[in-house]
Amino acid sequence: MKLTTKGRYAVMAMADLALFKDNGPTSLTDISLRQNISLPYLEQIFIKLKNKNLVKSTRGAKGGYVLDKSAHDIKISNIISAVDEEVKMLNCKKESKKGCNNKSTKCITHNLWDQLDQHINNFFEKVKLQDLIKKNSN
Amino acid sequence: MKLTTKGRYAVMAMADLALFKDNGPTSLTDISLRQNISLPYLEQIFIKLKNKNLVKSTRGAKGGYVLDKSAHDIKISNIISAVDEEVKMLNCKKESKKGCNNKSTKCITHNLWDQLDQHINNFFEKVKLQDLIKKNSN
DNA sequence: TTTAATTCCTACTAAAAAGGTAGGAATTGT
DNA sequence: ACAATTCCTACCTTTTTAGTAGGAATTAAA
Repeated sequence: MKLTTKGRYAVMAMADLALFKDNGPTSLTDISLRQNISLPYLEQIFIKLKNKNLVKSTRGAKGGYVLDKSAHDIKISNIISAVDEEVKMLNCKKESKKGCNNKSTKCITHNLWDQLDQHINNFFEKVKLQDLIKKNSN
Repeated sequence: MKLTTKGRYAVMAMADLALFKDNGPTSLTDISLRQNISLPYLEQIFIKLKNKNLVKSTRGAKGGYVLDKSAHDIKISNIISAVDEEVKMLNCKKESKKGCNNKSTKCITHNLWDQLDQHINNFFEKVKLQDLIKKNSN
């Protein structure tokens, strides 16, 4: 499964953005300090978030990033998949012609990983960015 | 989260063992050929499975491994945790005293990863080895 | 009693991924 | 003009993954 600090950092940074959205564009420097993430690493992450239209940028002094949609409309799965290729346990091929371990038609555990994948993706589909900042006080 | 080929291989090998349990001890050579996993790698995995009392070994010619319990009584979570330290997304500290990113008391996304962890662990708790070999024909 | 098949054990290693750093160009408010 | 920012490309260091190598100990069978 693809789910590393890059995905975690992306979710944290987006949550930070949502929390401070009333102050105009938020600079990565601010996020870096508040969330304790290296600035150049954040930059790479935000390029990807921008490419997927999750954030908008304004350059130059007083510039920064803002959410491109309401926090209600951003699913965690959107964020994760923007930065960490894919949430996927399975490295068996999807094609029905070829088998999983290039031997049998389908490896014994194929369905197991398939189901787990669905579980995880489901989880991330249901949670919105807004849910995170509401629950922050828990 | 800790879930790599080592965990996948372990589950596959245990399922293989369950499928062929009536033929006496199964050698790793057989499993290696059937499941397409390197033999020395399997050996390392089985040392761990044995330490956790999931399999029993008999040495020498005609030796091999057998399940130490019925396939009904072995949970996937048992297998995964035997070889892949732990299923855990969170690297925030559990201690309530210290914060997650050594700044705030708890990082914004703390609860999210905590819940995901529970989801995954739950999933692996519910599935038994026996379920895999029943569903193999799907 | 030799031999072949096996588990058991320790150490090493190659490749990939994770998690960055370095350096600078382009843009823009003050 | 200049300082703060995004944007961009390339590199790098560390850790983890996924093995390999080499052999010792054990045991069934010839």
